[in-house]
Parts: sequence; C-alpha cells; structure tokens
Amino acid sequence: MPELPEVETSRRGIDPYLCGKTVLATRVRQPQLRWPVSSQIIETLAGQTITHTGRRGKYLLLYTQQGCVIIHLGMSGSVRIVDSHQAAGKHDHVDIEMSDGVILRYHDPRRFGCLLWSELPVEQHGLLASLGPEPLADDFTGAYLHKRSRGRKVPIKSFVMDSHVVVGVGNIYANEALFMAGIRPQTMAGAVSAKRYTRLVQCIKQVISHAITVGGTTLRDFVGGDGKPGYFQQSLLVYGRAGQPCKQCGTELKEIRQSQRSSVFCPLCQD
DNA sequence: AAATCTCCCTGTAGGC
DNA sequence: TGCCTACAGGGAGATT
Repeated sequence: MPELPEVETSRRGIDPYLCGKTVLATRVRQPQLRWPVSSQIIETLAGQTITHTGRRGKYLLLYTQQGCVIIHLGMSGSVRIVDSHQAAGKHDHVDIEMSDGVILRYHDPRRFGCLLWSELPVEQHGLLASLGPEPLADDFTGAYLHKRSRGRKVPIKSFVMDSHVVVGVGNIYANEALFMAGIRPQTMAGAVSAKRYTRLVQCIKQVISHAITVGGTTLRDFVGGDGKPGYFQQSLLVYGRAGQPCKQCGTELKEIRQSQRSSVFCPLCQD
C-alpha cells in the first residue's frame, strides 16, 4: 500500500526521466479507476512539456505550463519508467510516452487510484484544496494538532488519519506512531494533552522520514523491472503483529477495529 | 459541524 | 489441489 513515503520515493525516481520532456502520446487501456480517466487527457497532454514534478500528501503531480496531472496510487498502484519494448501487463492501465521514447507506466491492480488533469493552480483542485499540512512541514506541530482536536470525540487514530487534519498518515504509520508515542488508538482526540500531541508529532515525523530514507534504498527499481516496492519488509513495531509480543515489554499485542481499519496496540505501553 | 457508513476493486490467505 | 469466501485498504461522498 503506497503511503506518503512511497509516493515521494516514486516521485524522486521518475522525476529525472520526465522533467523537460515533451509528451508524445498517452495511451489509456483501462479508464475505470477511482474516477474515470478522461479520454480528453490524451489530446490535452500531447505536445506539452513536463516542467517539474511535485507531491501533495499522497497525490503525485506532473506539472506542465498549462496544467497538472494528478496521480493517486490508491492502495495497489505504482508508476515506473519503461521503454516501448516492454509489453504492457494486465494492470498497466495508462502509459504517458515522451518524445524520447521514455514511458511513464501507471499500474494498479485494484484500481483505487486515479489519474486526472487539472488546470493551474492545482492547489485549488477539489481534491487538494482542503488538505491539511504536510507531516514533515514546520507548520505541522503538536500545538496545531492540539488546537484542531479540541472538542473532537473521534478516536485519535481516526483523527490523525484524516487528510483534512494532516496528509499522508495512513493506517500503517498511524499504528506505528501511536505505539511510539504511547497513546492508545481509541483515545478520544479531544482528550489528549498538548504535551502528548507534541510527542505524537515527533513520532509521526520520525516514522515517515525514516520510511522515506528506507524507501529510497529499497524502492529503487523505477527503470524496467516489475516496480514492486520492498520496504514493507522493514521491521514494524505493531502493524500486522497482533497476538505477537510487544517488542518493548513482551505483552501480547491486541487488535481492534476502528472505522473498518485494523488497529494494533500494546495494552501496557499505550494508554 | 462532526461522526459514521458505504463503496470502488482484485490479490491473497484461510477454510474445507 | 482447487474452489469458495472473507478480508485488506485510501478516501470521497452519502448518510446519520
């Protein structure tokens, strides 16, 4: 499941192959993604030059002079750089081919992702306009979370996973960060102190920046290959470890369901 | 406004 | 071995 670190790693991987290149053709084999890929994007993109790439939360952005391609990888999506000799596989839904033959290939078995065209400024696009701060940015602080959470009865885990509060904290990192901060996922967001939010923000920044570092070394196969990410093999403290002993105290980790998502926590280390 | 529920999709894991 | 079902999850949009 691509979380923010994987999207950022993907962006860095494809960036040098796309910047300054002109789009020759776009091929859409399967338009039925999270939202249908507009057939209009094919003619819109043709002849346009990619000026730079960007990212907002888990949205990957390809800028041109006229607009921006917004790509979301959903939970099974990936992008990689191939050439025209590599046959498209079953779930290779979109190719964006540059005039030098380099192809950006969008792959997404479960089709939870999307690929959209937006006018500039893309920040005003409906999907991006009301997003919260970037987790690694300076404006994401304990004080900010504390202020935003006052009066909120939602569990803290749902709160930090809300992209209107902060972007890019998916289920895995929410579980990990709450463990690191010693906070139970079911704690009401409005009942958590400023001090504990400061700790939680430190943990979120730490786990995400570490994952970007690890992703940079393991998710490197952007040219050719199968583009499969590998960094989920990194040692996780709680996610996916229900029933196993806590790495900190040995207590059996518990699992609960919150908003149709699994939460794993240590009953001793988190309160 | 805030909280909760539903839905999109298919690969994988578990049961028999 | 193979078939069947349950489950996983990001997040927008609908519903309560």
